[in-house]
Amino acid sequence: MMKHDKAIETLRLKGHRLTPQRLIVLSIIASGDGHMGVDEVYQAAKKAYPYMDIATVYRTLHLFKGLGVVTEVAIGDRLHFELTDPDGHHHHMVCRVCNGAFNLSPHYLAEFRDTLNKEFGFEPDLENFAVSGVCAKCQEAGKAANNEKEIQN
Amino acid sequence: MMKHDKAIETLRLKGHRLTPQRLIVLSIIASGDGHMGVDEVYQAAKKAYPYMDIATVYRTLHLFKGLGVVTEVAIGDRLHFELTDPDGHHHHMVCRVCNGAFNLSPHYLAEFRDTLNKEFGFEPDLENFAVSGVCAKCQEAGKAANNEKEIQN
DNA sequence: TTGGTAATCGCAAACGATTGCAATAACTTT
DNA sequence: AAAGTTATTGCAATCGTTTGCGATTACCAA
Repeated sequence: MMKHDKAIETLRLKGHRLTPQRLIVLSIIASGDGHMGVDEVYQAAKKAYPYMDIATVYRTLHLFKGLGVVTEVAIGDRLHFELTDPDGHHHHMVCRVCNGAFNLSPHYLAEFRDTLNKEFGFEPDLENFAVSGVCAKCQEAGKAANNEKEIQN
Repeated sequence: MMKHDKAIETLRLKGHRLTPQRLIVLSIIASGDGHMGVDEVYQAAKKAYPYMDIATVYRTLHLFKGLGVVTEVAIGDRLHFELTDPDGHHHHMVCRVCNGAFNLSPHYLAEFRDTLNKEFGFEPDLENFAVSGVCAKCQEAGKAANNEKEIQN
């Protein structure tokens, strides 16, 4: 059984049509490993189906997102998508310097969610959660660059 | 002393020019209370200075952001800006239903930052931090709407 | 005060993303 | 199997935001 069969079933159950465009986008996301940029999906889809339009890719990805089939991750102001992790959600830390994305276990966010719930009655969207920041490696590189600067001055 | 005098001083010290456009944008942000949408700033600025261009508004706001003078908040996929809170940063909870933005004290994020630092060496950008979610009021309204639906069915 | 020069501007084009609309095609019903 | 219905598509226009570029202007030095 292909890993996206249940996604197709979800589409049918909710009364959405099984168009070739949707099946292609789904198979591309499913075959790619990890999150993919929209244009990455679009280029691959156009190879399989030359009439494919970028608007259709966006609409399809948003539909899938609404159905919980894919998860949206914002990486460096661009949207990326991946198959929703069936073994529980994971989140992302995205490095603002190198745009690298690292998984973050939901465990680290559970406490935060509880606090917001209790204190403010606010229910945060932590399914599609990405924290921007600077990863360990780029922090090192940054320090090195600063040292060079100081030497030059 | 106007509350943005120190911002002007910051500009001069860092070697940036004091153009009328920058002073206007600054005074608009300073006189508005709370975060403002970019177009809101642009419209107000154009009244005071008809040649004002939207690109200049964006460039100015980004410059101010880099200097720590203003803080950027993403509200419902649009950028908003506010004077940086001198009494310590605050963060935002943004309701995905009503687009309302609520302040969030840094206290609630400190623990989260510490954990990410210790576990992964990742330094998150929590200055410009906004959590998307659903506020208490909209959760209530949502429940009411669902009940109506059930009655109709 | 005047000129030199580099930062900044306004304009226009481009970016990634979204939307309106008429044409198409997936599904339902017969 | 054929026709009807309605979701979905491709296209083009538009959105909010960013960027390249030649013209302008704030600032510094003479």
